[in-house]
Amino acid sequence: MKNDIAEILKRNQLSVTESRTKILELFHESKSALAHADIESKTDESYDRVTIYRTLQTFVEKGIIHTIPTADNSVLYALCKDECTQGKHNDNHVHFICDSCGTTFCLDHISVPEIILPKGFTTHRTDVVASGICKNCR
Amino acid sequence: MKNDIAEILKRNQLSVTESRTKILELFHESKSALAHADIESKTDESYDRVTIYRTLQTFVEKGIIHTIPTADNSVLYALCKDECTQGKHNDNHVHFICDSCGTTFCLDHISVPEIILPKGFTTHRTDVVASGICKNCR
DNA sequence: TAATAGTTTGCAACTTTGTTGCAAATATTT
DNA sequence: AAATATTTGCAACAAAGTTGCAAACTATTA
Repeated sequence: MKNDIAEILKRNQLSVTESRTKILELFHESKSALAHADIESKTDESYDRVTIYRTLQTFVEKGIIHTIPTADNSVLYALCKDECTQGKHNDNHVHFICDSCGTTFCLDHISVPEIILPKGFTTHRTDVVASGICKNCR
Repeated sequence: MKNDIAEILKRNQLSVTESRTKILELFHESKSALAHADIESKTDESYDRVTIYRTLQTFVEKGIIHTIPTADNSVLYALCKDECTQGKHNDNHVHFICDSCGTTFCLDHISVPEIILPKGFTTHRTDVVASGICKNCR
C-alpha cells in the first residue's frame, strides 16, 4: 500500500516525502471528501499548515485530487479518477453533501448530465452538487 | 423603483435602511452575481465591511438572494426568484461562470435536470455550475 | 410629531484562512 | 557519499469573516 502511494507520487514527478505520502494515504482510506481542517486533525497536527496547503495545491495541479464546490463555500478535496492528469481534470460525476453529518461523497457512477446552454456559451467544466440526507443519516 | 425596493424589505420584515436599500438596488441593477468585494466597490466603500456581511446574510436568510457555489470557492450572491421565501430556497436554475471575464450568470430558463441518486439518499437542493466562455467573451 | 422602543450600524478587537520569502532539512541524482 | 534539487517549517503578513457593544437610525405609539 505504502508502495502504491509512492508509485503515484513518482508517476507525477513528485519527491516522495513523509507528508505527501501520509496525506495521499488519507485520501485513499477516506470514503468521503476532506477539508484542509480534516487533514490537519487526522495527521495530529504533525505538519505545518503551510505544508498542507502546498501539498493540496500540488495534488490538484497534478490531477491527483480535485476540489468540490460547496454551497457554503468551504473548500473540499477528493481523489480524482484515473483519467485525470496534470492540467486536465475529468471528474464529471455528481457530488453529494449531507446536511446532517456534513460528509461529502463522490457519486462516481452517477455522471453529470449534459446541460444545453444558450447560444454563445461554451463549457469546459460542469459541477453538480446535490445536498440532502445521506444513506447513513436517514 | 426605490419604492419597490422598500416594499421588498418591508415584506420581509426588515427595516428600510440606506445600506439595505442601496445593496438590494445593486442586485436588481446587476445582470450578474456579486461578490462581497463587488458590493464594497460599487458602493464606494460607504458602508462598513461588517454591515455588508450582515446584510448579505440577512438577505440569504430571508430568501431574497442566494449563494452560488463556485469551483474556486469564492462566495457569490444573486437575486432569488419570486418563489423563494425564508428558509426555503428554490433556485433550481443553472449557474454559469465565465473563465475569461469572471462574470457569473444565473441562467434562469435552464433548469436543473433531475439527478437519480443511489438508494438511501434524499435531496433538498441541487446546484449546477457550468464554467467556460460566455457569450460576451468568445 | 415627539417620545419611546426596537433595530441596525460602525468601530475595535479578534479569529480563521490563506500566502510569501527564506533558511534548514530532506529527497534525488551522479 | 557528495552535489544538486526539492520540500518543509517558521515567521511575518494579508485577506476574509465574526463578535460585542455603544451610538445612530427606523418604526411605533400616544
